[in-house]
Amino acid sequence: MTTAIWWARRDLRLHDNFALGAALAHGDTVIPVFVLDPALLRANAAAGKRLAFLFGGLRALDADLRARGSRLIVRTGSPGDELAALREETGAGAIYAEADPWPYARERDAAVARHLPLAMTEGITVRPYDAISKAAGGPYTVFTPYSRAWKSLPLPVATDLRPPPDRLAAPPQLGSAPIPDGHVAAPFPPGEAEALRRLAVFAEGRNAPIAAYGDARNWVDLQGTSELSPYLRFGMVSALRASVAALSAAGDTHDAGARQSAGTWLNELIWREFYAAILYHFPNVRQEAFRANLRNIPWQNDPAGFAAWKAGLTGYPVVDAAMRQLKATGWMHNRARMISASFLTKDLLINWQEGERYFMQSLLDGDPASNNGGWQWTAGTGTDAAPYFRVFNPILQGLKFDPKGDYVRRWVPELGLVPTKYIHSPWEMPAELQKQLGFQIDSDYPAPIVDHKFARERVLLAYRSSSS
DNA sequence: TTTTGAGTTGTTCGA
DNA sequence: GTCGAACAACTCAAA
Repeated sequence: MTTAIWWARRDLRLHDNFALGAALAHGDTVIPVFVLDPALLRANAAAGKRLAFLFGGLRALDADLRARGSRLIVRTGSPGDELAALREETGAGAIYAEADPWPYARERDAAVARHLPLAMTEGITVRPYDAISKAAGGPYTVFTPYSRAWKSLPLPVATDLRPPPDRLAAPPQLGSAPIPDGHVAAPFPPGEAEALRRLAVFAEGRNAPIAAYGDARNWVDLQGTSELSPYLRFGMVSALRASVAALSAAGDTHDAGARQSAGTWLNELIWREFYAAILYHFPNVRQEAFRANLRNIPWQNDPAGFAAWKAGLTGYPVVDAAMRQLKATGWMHNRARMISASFLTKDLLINWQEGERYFMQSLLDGDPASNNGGWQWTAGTGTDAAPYFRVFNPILQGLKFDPKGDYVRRWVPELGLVPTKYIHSPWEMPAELQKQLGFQIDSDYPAPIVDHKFARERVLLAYRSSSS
């Protein structure tokens, strides 16, 4: 009788799990394990919401396994030591895990593999990180040709494992640490069942939201996006299943708009894979701008501005709504991410790396590859970056994508009584009107901490003079 | 090797 | 109010 270990990390699901599948193919019995790595817990101590989401996901996975007569073995310690001990205890002949592009994970896995029979599989992304190369060789650094190559390959076969109970082992003598507690943000209940439910609601059926995604995704006051990012982050739904859902939504309709919408959502999934591949091939993006000629931008040292940005007190309502949504829920609408990131880098001229770090602390879906890619894109320092003169105007963005001010009023309640005409520029309210409403700019809500017109000139000059 | 076309998400200005 | 051009030049990918 052979035994294999399934080492779960950020693939907390039973469907389409390539590591679990490989373990089942190797062993008569498979032992599911998650290792709580104190080094990682320490490094993420400030990211309490995401840790709580992870712990909730572990509890959900454990419950799903128990429903199949098994359970999740949880160990606390360095992964190398804990897996070695578990191998001793079980006589397992192999360990399987899904490969992660993050440099920390790659080093950790390489170290484990030096002493233990660890085999890596794909699965976190649909395409393995080095699977897509230019015709002349080497990784793509521009999204569009990458996405064309991505789409030209056949999809791997989905492997809904739902392993039969007798194949998953749970020897009662195996010790397991308790899963830590944590307060999970209400809008995002963790777990595979919830992830699959959300995917079905978003992408399945005639009038599913995916059919309107192309436009609806831009409005911050609507629920036009899938809100699946935390689930994709921890693999509670597989990227493969999401991609299949997008492709079948596109194929199931003759409505050109609906088809295009589904294609747009698929592109978002491919962006995730693109940035995973970028981090894999260019790990230096963690420390510096991808573009060498934009590594000398004269960023401002502005602790007060940074604090105001984090607190949602910049005086620009849509930026403040975004930052407060993040703080309250651990999630932020995609367009709001662009608006708030543009404000930090372009209006406050604060280094994108500071924003990247704060987002990593705050986001349930915080992922080293996507977060870095998004910030470098906004800052204009990344692969395939926005041209540097593309500076978001926080007033215009508010008017366009939150025209009635619903998003602002929801997250910035002190602006609740401000008329829609002034909701994105409350400092322009006549004194008379302010008095009438019992609202005073600067005391009830800050005046803009920086003038956008001035800031725009400043950042254009800074980029122009520092690029070479 | 050289050439060619293209590149997520915007804003402002002037006609 | 609407519309198109300018914003800047560079790099990438493929023929």
